[in-house]
Amino acid sequence: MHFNENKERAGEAPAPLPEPVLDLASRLTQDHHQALKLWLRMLSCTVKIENEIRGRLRSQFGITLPRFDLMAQLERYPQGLRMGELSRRMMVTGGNVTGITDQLEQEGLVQRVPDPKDGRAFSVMLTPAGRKAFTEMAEVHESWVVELLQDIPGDDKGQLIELLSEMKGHLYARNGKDKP
Amino acid sequence: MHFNENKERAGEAPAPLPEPVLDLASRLTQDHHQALKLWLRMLSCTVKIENEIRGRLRSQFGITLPRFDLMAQLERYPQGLRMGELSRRMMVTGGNVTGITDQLEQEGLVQRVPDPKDGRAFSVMLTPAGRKAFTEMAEVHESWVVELLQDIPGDDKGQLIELLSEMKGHLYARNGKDKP
DNA sequence: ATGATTTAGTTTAGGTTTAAAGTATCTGCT
DNA sequence: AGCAGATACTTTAAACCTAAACTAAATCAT
Repeated sequence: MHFNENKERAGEAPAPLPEPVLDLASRLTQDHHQALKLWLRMLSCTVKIENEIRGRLRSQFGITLPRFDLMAQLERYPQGLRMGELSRRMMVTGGNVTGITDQLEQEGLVQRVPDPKDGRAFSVMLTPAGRKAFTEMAEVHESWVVELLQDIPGDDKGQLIELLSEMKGHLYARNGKDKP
Repeated sequence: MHFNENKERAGEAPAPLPEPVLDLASRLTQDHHQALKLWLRMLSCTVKIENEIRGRLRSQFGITLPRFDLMAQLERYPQGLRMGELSRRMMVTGGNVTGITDQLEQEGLVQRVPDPKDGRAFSVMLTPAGRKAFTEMAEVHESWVVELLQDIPGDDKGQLIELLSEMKGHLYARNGKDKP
């Protein structure tokens, strides 16, 4: 009954009259299957694209996806982001960000700058070398995404954006600990 | 210019006449932004849901998401699945499946049964204990997914399923190494 | 001011994950 | 038969990732 994307409902109990409207139980079951199906379909698309991009980043630029992702977050903020901000935006734990930042810092692509106002915190920012490296990668990366999604008609892309934005809003409204 | 979901185009070069249709360059730029935006939006929804489910599986059942996922694949195939099949379905590397299967086998939830026809291969299947444990978890898991997506109108869910199926088809048609 | 609590970040232990190399078996070809 | 290549799976090294415990600094409430 689970993780099954290709199953149809089997014959139900016979109705006394021809009934175009499903009974409550059937509708619930259908809703459940619909939610699960949606989730699994989205997951498989996401993983597929992620794997493709991971491989290309590795083979073409020798960088990992999480490192690229961290740099991408930083690129928009020349003044830098705090570790906690990075963690929230990347949707990973703080410990994880510490590790990735360590690596990138060792490679000279980012730097930690102590916050003068707060002795515990610092801003992480791209170094000039990091910015240069990222800019070159980002353009190619974007073209990969465009390529991977090019078979989807523009209107459908637009619809998907809209529907996923709606989903995102609901997800964050529901248990809105960490904002988008 | 990258990973920026909230940016609009700035003023362009002045056109000689009022022009409702965008020029080629603008349309390209827009397409690029559209594809990237779609990808990032889908990624953030997926990660959000994944994190939520991972946490609940851990706190309520003391199981990890990949282990649950492997068991979910197996549940549909009482006769078992080969390692390669699992790898393909779960969209992870073979080595990864080896590790997760080792863990689950040690916990007595799955078993490796040698394939009599092929000395290299075996079928992995749920043990009775594994089946029992999974069945209990699966129902609750499904209800979580339903809950997380319950604010999305049924029609929108249907549309999303359709559009994501289309995307999945295109993704697999494009570089169709491993089928869905 | 001083102690309790919160906050920012790190560390640790354990599990996941990949890419690449390795082992054993099978298949096809001659 | 026997060998070349393909296939099924495992191992290895390095990176990622989480949850939980930890350190240090800031804030708050007396």
